[in-house]
Amino acid sequence: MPELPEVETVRAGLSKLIVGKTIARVEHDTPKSFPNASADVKAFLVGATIADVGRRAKVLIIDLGNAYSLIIHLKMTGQLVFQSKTVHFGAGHPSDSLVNPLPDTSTRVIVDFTDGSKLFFNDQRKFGWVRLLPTVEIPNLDFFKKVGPEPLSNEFTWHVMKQRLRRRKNTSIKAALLDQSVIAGIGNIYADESLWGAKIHPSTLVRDVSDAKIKELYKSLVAVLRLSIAKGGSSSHTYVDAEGKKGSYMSFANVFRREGQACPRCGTIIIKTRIAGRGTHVCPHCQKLRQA
DNA sequence: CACTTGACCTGTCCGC
DNA sequence: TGCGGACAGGTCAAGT
Repeated sequence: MPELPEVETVRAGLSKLIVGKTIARVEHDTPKSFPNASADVKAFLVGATIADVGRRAKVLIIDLGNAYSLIIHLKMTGQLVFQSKTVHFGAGHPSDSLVNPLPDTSTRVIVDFTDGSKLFFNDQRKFGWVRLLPTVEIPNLDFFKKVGPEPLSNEFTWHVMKQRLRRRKNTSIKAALLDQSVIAGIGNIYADESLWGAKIHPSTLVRDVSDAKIKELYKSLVAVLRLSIAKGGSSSHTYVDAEGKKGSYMSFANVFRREGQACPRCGTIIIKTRIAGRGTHVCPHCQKLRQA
């Protein structure tokens, strides 16, 4: 699913598309996708005007301007797609391929706005969710209490990254990067990409990664996240932005899903293995297990 | 406590 | 073409 760059791309898109719109109606299918969507809760939604669309880690926060917020986690296959009232093209229209008809079988929640536009929360695997909460309670959620710093914030220096990573000792650097309580927003793609950039093998124990290597990893991570946001994130078949469009970062990826291809740096064939319970992509020449 | 593994779901792809 | 199993960009609970 979407990691920080993808969620940030969705946030930026939604911010332009739905801020100022007023909710007319909310529907949902499975309770799992909207666990606290009682009639009472929905009453806080109808009539609310979207004030802001924010993000923390991989979580979207839609501020309803009435002291309540919708918080949304896309998990692996979630999408938030906005459609204006006038989207319907005839058969064979050149834009047809960009606009999938919604709702479809993966649609879990539909928000209707008073101007006829709609926001669809789609999620094939039903891991994702939408919840309504008083805005002041958001920081009290367990996840937000534990989550680490935003890697693109000014406060996130390489010293901060070093301190956070050093909290974990006997685990692999990849597992530490994926741990949201260490640093927020990193997932499988950007863990692999940033480790390749810093020439660190993902299995290396954190205690065996030198400070100098952590500094390289910091630079690599920040660069990769910024590049991906600039490209609209990466896309699998399930990821799209708020307008239903795919991102282009994957064509800039160096190792992720490039097993069997040549490493862009040294030409060695990239391999795929399993580390920290996740599919992991490595250049066996650039990323040696025992390094200073 | 630190760390790893399995479960949550559905769809797709790959080998027999 | 059908079927079984592994796997998919995340996170928790339960296990060692």
